[in-house]
Amino acid sequence: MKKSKVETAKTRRRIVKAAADEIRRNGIQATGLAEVMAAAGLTHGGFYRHFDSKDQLVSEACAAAINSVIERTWTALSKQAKRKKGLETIAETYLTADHRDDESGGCPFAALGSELVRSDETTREAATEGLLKLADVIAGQFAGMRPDAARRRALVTLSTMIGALTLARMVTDPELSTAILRDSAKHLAAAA
Amino acid sequence: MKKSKVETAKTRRRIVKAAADEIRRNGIQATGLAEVMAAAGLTHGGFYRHFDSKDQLVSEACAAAINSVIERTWTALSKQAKRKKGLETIAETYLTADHRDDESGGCPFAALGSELVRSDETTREAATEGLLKLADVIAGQFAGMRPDAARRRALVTLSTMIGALTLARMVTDPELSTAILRDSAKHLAAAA
DNA sequence: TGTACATCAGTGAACGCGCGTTCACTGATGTAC
DNA sequence: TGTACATCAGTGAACGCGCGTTCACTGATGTAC
Repeated sequence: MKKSKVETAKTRRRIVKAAADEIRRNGIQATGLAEVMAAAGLTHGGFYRHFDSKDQLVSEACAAAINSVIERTWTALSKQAKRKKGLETIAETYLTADHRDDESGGCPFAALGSELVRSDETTREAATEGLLKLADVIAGQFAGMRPDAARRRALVTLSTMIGALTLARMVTDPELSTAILRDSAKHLAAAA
Repeated sequence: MKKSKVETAKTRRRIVKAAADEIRRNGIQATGLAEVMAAAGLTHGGFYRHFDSKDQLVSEACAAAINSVIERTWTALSKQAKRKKGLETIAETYLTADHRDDESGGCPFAALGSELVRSDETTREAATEGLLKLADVIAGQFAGMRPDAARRRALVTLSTMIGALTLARMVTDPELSTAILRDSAKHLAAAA
């Protein structure tokens, strides 16, 4: 059953992708390795041919999820209407019902926030690095600000977006949920 | 070993308080009932004399934790310097290193955010109710705004505070962590 | 280029372990008379 | 008020179950000659 190196690398990426989806859907602790492997079309026994531990997989999955959020942010910016400001586009893309209801594909900081706080050092480092990369993308939209001021402002903006998306998902009242998204997006757009 | 009604009620409250502390420290899933009962000075076998399930305890512990955050907010407001605005006091009290480093006593929305999203209906309802109560306290500080506008604004403010505290705890770089707290507090105070 | 052998990705069963929950038991409290 | 009995808070052992991890095995691939 040995596979070629290319095939093995593909399988590994498939596992990381499946893990990124499953942990965003169910949370880190509630996601089992057997579940991830099944989602990747494998049985759980082969897991340790690719990773040393669940923690290692989680840190890679987390990094992958952040990268895909960053890519999606770039895509949204590249498609934006001429009149719009970048920050408006970002906030309105992030704070949508679609993003809120995307259980497996959205922002991992919102999906996993309080679990990441208690994750191991490697995962938290991956999260920190990813957060700064995402902050830099947003900082680039604060034209005319000094770079360090723009980054600080971007981190505050990210706090609002991540907090709002988390609360919008937590709340049981659908109207309250959409209100949190809408009002936060408006607030961020107005401040731009 | 039967206890008096008063004693039983005291014990029950002690378990809820212990649970509120433990789940904020370790997260909901990672907190075991045996651990909670031990923290309350009991053995785990007696748990089901007081609660139907872990879920029931979690929802009560969550509600209790939110109430204590609301009380602490009132206390901070009552002690504030005359010159300060209420929102400034709230933001600066919430976004401190002390609150960030308080593993068992702080805001449950920040400590449990992404786990609350996946909690059962009863817990999410308790969280929703608590969020609105907390929002009303903050809304009261937006003097001269129409009540519904103040509440909307309060929810955006809460999003920023909860998001910032979560990120400050997640990040591995201590300077970045304090920067997130400081800049978010400044931003909220300036907007007041 | 062909062949013999080592490698190792993937399978499926098994392992400990900790968890939520249950249960028989104890003995102090509440209640009926 | 006193007494006999039912109640039930709390204990400690046990239960199933699912999890992360390990392992013997298979057989296709890579490599040495």
